[in-house]
Amino acid sequence: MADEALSAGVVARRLGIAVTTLRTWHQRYGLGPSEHVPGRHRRYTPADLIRLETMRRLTANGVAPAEAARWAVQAPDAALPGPAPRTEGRGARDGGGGATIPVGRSGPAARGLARAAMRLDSNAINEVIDRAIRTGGVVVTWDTLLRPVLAGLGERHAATAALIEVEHLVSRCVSEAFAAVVRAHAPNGPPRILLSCADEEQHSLPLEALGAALAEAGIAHRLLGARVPVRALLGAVHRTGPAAVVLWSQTRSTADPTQLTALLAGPRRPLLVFAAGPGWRADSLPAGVVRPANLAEALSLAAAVRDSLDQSAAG
Amino acid sequence: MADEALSAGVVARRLGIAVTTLRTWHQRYGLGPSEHVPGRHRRYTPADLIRLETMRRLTANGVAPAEAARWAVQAPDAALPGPAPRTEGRGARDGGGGATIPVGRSGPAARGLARAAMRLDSNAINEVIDRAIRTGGVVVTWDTLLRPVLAGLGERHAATAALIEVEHLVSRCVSEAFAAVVRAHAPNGPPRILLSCADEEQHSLPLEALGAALAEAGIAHRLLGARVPVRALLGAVHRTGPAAVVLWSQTRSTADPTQLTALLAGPRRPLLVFAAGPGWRADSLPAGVVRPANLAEALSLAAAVRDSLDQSAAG
DNA sequence: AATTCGACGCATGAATCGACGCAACTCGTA
DNA sequence: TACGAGTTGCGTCGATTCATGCGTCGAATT
Repeated sequence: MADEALSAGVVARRLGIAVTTLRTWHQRYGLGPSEHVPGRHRRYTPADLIRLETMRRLTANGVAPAEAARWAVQAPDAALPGPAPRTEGRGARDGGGGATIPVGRSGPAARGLARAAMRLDSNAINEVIDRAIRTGGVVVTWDTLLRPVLAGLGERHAATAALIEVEHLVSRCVSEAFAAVVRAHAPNGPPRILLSCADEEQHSLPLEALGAALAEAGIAHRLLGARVPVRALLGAVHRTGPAAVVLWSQTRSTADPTQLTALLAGPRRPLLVFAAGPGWRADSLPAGVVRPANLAEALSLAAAVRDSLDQSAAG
Repeated sequence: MADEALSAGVVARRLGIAVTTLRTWHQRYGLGPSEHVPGRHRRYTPADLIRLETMRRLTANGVAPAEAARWAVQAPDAALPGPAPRTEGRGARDGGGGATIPVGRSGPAARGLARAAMRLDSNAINEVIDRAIRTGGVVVTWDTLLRPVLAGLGERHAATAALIEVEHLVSRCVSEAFAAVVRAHAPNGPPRILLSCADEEQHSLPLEALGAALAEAGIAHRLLGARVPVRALLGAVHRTGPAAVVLWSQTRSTADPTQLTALLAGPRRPLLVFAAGPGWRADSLPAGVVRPANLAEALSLAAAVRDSLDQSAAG
């Protein structure tokens, strides 16, 4: 019983791919059981499994399947290539197939992330995200990796009414990755920036990205969750007295300018109010509200707030 | 002491299978009398009988014989999908009830956590939670610290329609803490346990607690998020073929037994299906569903699943 | 004398095989 | 911007291979 003879189905399930894909990999790339008589069932040895795991890991990191297979065949235990798989000018075609997530030309990492997500492989997802954040930082990772994948996922999900579980899993992984960033970077000083979703707004990931970026920049913040009613927001502002408030609205339906007005009119009025997110309409914003265009801009604006506070606090 | 040595024929008749099948099970799966000299007659002890009964029950429920045998050999007395799930001692717990559970006498840590939550001080919240998990483990922390606080918070929030932001913040912190636990403990082996919320169910924190506890015990798992439609759940099961599925339902309205039935009837039927959470009603569960009473029980059951199936080579 | 043993073989249903094709994605080119 | 070419994962179909429960047979056990 020590000689495990794993069947195709078992292996496929373990890798999170379809049985047919296993067969395809075998006949297209030669990536199959070391001993296999045509017509007979395939029996995967542990060594074969390792090879397949390598294949999985490489594709999860954005390597084109054909290349990954070539690699896996001759160097089963190979680690990942260089620090950042910068693919530029390479002619290696890499398309997607089957039920995938469209990521466009967002780089190999996005493709790998999409692939790992389709397999519900949270470990691979975490690995990709962590690596990206470690090498490129939060802002770049958000703009070039996470947002494209999440957008593609949402689009596909809206169209197909499927992949909901994939979307949730990825969201959770992203959220966790950002949380890890916040935890890793020690928060110095009291949080003077409050991040909050608009009322009824349930997408909090962009705010979490901003939070992680702030933490990365050494700026402490406070992040309320999704669906924050106006009353709760005002209460939080009143009790914590933040210098700046960022209010996120993903869709137009949650972008009620009244919330912003209430913020500006309430007691302990924050120095600065940001209306972030694509939901807000520029022409309907009350005066005194800043509308950052993207994550980087929001980050720099927030940093400016922090700096100005430091100066004023010097007295 | 009444160590009845049952003969093969008697055992076969009692189990309702052929004598030859008994012999086959012995030589094919090693599922036979603990002591047996080749050529001599087999004598089955009560312990052996229990093992065989397990085997029969599992196969009767559609589990593949080879896997069932593996389970029966090393986890003979584990709780199993029985025809009449009469395991129920009345609601000794249930977090979604109506009992008044303010933080009350849940220990000083709970009080401190509640205070930090009121201040929206995520750093302090994290600190308290992390310390608790580090000293007492996930299960204890959940039962004695987090659940009381969350329950009290939810109750007050339901009554006052306020403190929503506090609840969200605490939830996020708890979620992050669990995620950190999962990340810290390296996942060994492929995840064979799938955790998922029932359709429409939006409380995923208890499942995350289970996931963290599993990770703490070195058991890999896969956690889908909240609000998983039945179709998505079935798709995930089909694609990943988990050994066990835990379906969480917090309130009665989300506890549709149809979901469980679909799980058991679908292709790639999981070996074990758990109906977890206070939403489920014991008398409405389909046969073959296990209903763990609390986090600790769910953990031990899941651990049993892992043990019975884990003999794979480490990657 | 009644069972049981070990070995062999058979019938059947599940799993897999090989081949084919589809759909979706990316990229180069017009 | 649109369109064709190349990739790739996976669903489907008829045939085949495997796994599994059990019957049969001569010899041994109880």
